[in-house]
Amino acid sequence: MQREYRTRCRECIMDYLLTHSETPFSAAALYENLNAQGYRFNLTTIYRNLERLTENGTLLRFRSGDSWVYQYSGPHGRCQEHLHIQCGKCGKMVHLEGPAMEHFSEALKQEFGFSLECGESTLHGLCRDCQGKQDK
Amino acid sequence: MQREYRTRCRECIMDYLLTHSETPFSAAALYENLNAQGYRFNLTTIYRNLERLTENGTLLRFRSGDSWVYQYSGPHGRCQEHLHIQCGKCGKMVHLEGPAMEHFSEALKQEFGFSLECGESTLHGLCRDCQGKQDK
DNA sequence: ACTACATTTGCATATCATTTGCAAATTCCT
DNA sequence: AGGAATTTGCAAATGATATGCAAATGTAGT
Repeated sequence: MQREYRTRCRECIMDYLLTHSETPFSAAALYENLNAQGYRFNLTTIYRNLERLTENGTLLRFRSGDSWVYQYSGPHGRCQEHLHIQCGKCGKMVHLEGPAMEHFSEALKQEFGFSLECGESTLHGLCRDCQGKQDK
Repeated sequence: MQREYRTRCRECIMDYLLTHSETPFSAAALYENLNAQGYRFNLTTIYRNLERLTENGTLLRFRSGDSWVYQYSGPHGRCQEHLHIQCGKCGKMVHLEGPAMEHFSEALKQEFGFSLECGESTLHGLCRDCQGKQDK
């Protein structure tokens, strides 16, 4: 068995994913967004659904400071196959794809013996826009 | 002013760092190690000292699952300047240095506009030894 | 539409890593 | 030794996330 039920909460979450596409978000942020739309789901429920979506590959999940951040991985979880880098200032996340990245992955293997797990690894840095800015 | 006092606890931690060199460890692990040696420091104190050492660059700190992991960065914090990759199975950490890495960092900048912050970014993967192994 | 049952939800409460407030202890300087 | 500045230990607070369980909801078969 082990069916999957189509519930109000799940519909809302899918809706959110489709409209916010590949922008990363936290459980709390999703909770508040739905809340602002008038949906009173319990945070626990949000967590349980995010967990399920992460397990089935719909979402990508990584650490940011001391909480998890989720990101829609597209219908076929394509985000498992490349690295991401996130801006420490504005939070923008960029998908690292292309020959330079292939080359990097190859070098890791050849030189250091490591096979990279992209889904587990997120780089941090400063994006072009934020590099000039002063404040912390 | 803002002096620094040489306390028993701090001596023990430095001792630990010097003997365990660049192996990553958690606050709890350090606590237990010292405890096993007969030192009854409070976990809070351990945390406070790890925080201080992280701030002054002696330690490197990154997330592993839902806790922080620390690593001695050498007397002059040299680990801030290159990436690390950690094996998801055995925990081994490798320092990624050399031309291939320089090249990668350059590519990030040129192609994606990101300046990498190595201290904040740890990659994950499987090391050569663990790639063959079965179990989880 | 109605039932029978599996899956989800909400709520209260637990857990776990880390932090904070504050008084007592330790360290440094003279 | 004496006194000020810094650290420590302890208890309790936090904040993110997880769990147990009864009530609510979804689904398939009638």
